This record gives sequence, C-alpha cells and structure tokens, in this order.
Amino acid sequence: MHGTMLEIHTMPGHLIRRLNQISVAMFAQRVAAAGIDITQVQFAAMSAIAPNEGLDQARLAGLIAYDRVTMGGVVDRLVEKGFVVKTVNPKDRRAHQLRLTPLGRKLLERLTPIVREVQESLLAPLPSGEREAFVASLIDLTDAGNERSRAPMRTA
Amino acid sequence: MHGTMLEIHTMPGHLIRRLNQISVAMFAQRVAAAGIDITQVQFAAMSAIAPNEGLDQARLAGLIAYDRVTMGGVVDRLVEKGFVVKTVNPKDRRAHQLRLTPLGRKLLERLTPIVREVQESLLAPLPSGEREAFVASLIDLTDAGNERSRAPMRTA
DNA sequence: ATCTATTAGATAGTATACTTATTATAAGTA
DNA sequence: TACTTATAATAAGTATACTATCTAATAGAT
Repeated sequence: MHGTMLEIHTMPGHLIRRLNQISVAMFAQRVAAAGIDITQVQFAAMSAIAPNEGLDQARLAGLIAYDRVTMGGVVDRLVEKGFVVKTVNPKDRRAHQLRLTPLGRKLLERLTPIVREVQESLLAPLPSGEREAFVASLIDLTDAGNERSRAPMRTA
Repeated sequence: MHGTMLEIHTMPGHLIRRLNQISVAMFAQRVAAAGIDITQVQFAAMSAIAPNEGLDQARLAGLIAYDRVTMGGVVDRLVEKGFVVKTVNPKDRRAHQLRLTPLGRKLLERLTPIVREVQESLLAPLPSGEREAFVASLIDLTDAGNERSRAPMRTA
C-alpha cells in the first residue's frame, strides 16, 4: 500500500515549512552535541551583533529580518545567559545599544564552524551540482519577497 | 553605501527561515483579503482531514509532519471555529476521530484555489524554467531530512 | 518654543513548535 | 490474571513570530 498522497505534499509553502523544521532540528542537535545551549535564532542575532557592536534592537531586527517584538525576547534571553549586554544609548535614550560579552564572543567563535557544518549537512542530500542553484533560488525568492514579510530585511 | 553583509545572509538555514516567513505572510494576506479567518497550518490540517475522515490526531500529525502536541492545539482551534468535530473512537477510547463539518468542507473548497494561487505567487520571482527544479530540490531535502525533524512525516 | 509625527522599546494576547511528564487506554506476554 | 510495554491525548513550560496598543523620547515644522 502507498501512503496517503495529498496535494499539500508538493506545495512549496508546506515544503518550506517542513524544511525549516528540519533545519532547526539539525541545528539544535549539533549544537547540543557540542554542549552549547543556544538556538538558531539566538545564533543569528549574535552573529549580527558581532560586527556591529553598539547597534540597537531595531537595527538588529532589520539586519536579520526578525520582528522587533520577537527580537526583544531573543535579546533578553541572550542577556540572561550572559552573552550580550544592553545599555541605554545616552544620545537617544529610547535605544538600547547591544554588545557581545567576552563570553559571548568566545561562544560565537566556537559556534561558527559548527553552524557551517550544519548548513553543509542540510544540503548534502542534493547532488553537488544542484546546491548552488538551490541557494541562488532561495536568495532570489527572499529578495523578491522581502517586502511581503512582516519583518523585512533592512540593511540600510 | 552598501548594507552590512553578514555570512548568515547566504546560509541556507537562515534563508529558509526567511522564506517561510514570507510564505506565511503571503498566505495570511491573501486569505484575509478573501474574508477568511484561518492560518496556513490550520488549512494544512483541514486538507489532510478531508480525504481521511475519522482519522485520529496522531495520524493527522504524521500526515502533514506536525508535532503531535502542536496538532492538539491546532485541532482545538478548528473545533472552536466550527470547521472540525472531534469524537471519541468507541473502539479505542484514547483516540479522537476527526471530521470536517459541512461548514469546514465549504470553507476548504473556497480556500483551495486561493492557496494554489499563493503557491504560484511565492515562486513567481523565479524564472519559469527554475521553478520545477526548486520544488524538486525541496522535495529531495525534506525526504532526506524527514527523520531528522522532530515531527517526521508518516503516511504509513 | 510648541505642536506634530515618528521612532524604540515594552506589554498583552494569539498561534505555532517544541520538551518533558502525566493520564488513560490498549495490547502483548508470562 | 498480572505485568509490561506501547500508544493517544493532555498539561505545563520555553522559544519563536506575530498583532495591536502603549509609553517615552526624539525630530521636524512652524
């Protein structure tokens, strides 16, 4: 007997949702195996703070296309874990400047090669000749759809 | 001035996360424009119940690769909205059999062409010759990664 | 200098998506 | 029959991801 085949099983929206779940699970598994307690989203935030020390939460959210409200919670958890510090900008007291702690910087260095490996593992099932085209399509689609998202990327 | 370019901007994991956000936002916008109150996830659940009336929550979760705990909440919301009914299976009183209501069936019929349009819009930015390859890669990657997900697809 | 509009962040509420643990029921075995 | 194992669903807790709303602070215009 074959399994029940549904139209959604070939719908891009459904497949993207599943692939995201797989990607998140692979990230969590590899990082936990290295004894590190951090999520994919928290990693992305830290890797965007690193070369932009002192940026505020709104700009950080724009850099990695997160919702600003979500960003607030992510930053709070990174602060609780001791990887990030948050200080009020004296020039604009609404804004909170973000910086990595030495601990955060050390963690990010340890984490980066692991995350690169996760990316390779994720694409490994594709024939090597198709991986570049797949990533190129992902970039085209996210670029084109950026303004449709409720949390568009803003690098300006 | 160029924007700040980060390594994560080319990482598949990050791009997939963004594309999923775009896909969810496009779905929400089109469906709301049609005056319908339902989420992408709720649609997937209904479209899997339709040809499998009487199935239980665990099997439903397997069909569309959802976590079983998550599925419980999704089903509850569909029941609250009057699109689904949940009855105890007399042959196995642990299991809850799921069925669409006439209202649910009507909604699903109205929704299906809209959802197909959303899928087309999502891929529209790709040259038409690349869309099939992109979806084929998505299928390959979700097939290969199925067991890595915390909520693998189970059609057996 | 005041008025207005905008912006950064926070709060409350909803919906996914997961973990671990618990309950109820069922199925298999000794 | 008693014991064990497995399974369906729920509960409680955490983390994203959003909406709508609010406060505080800034910027711009007049």
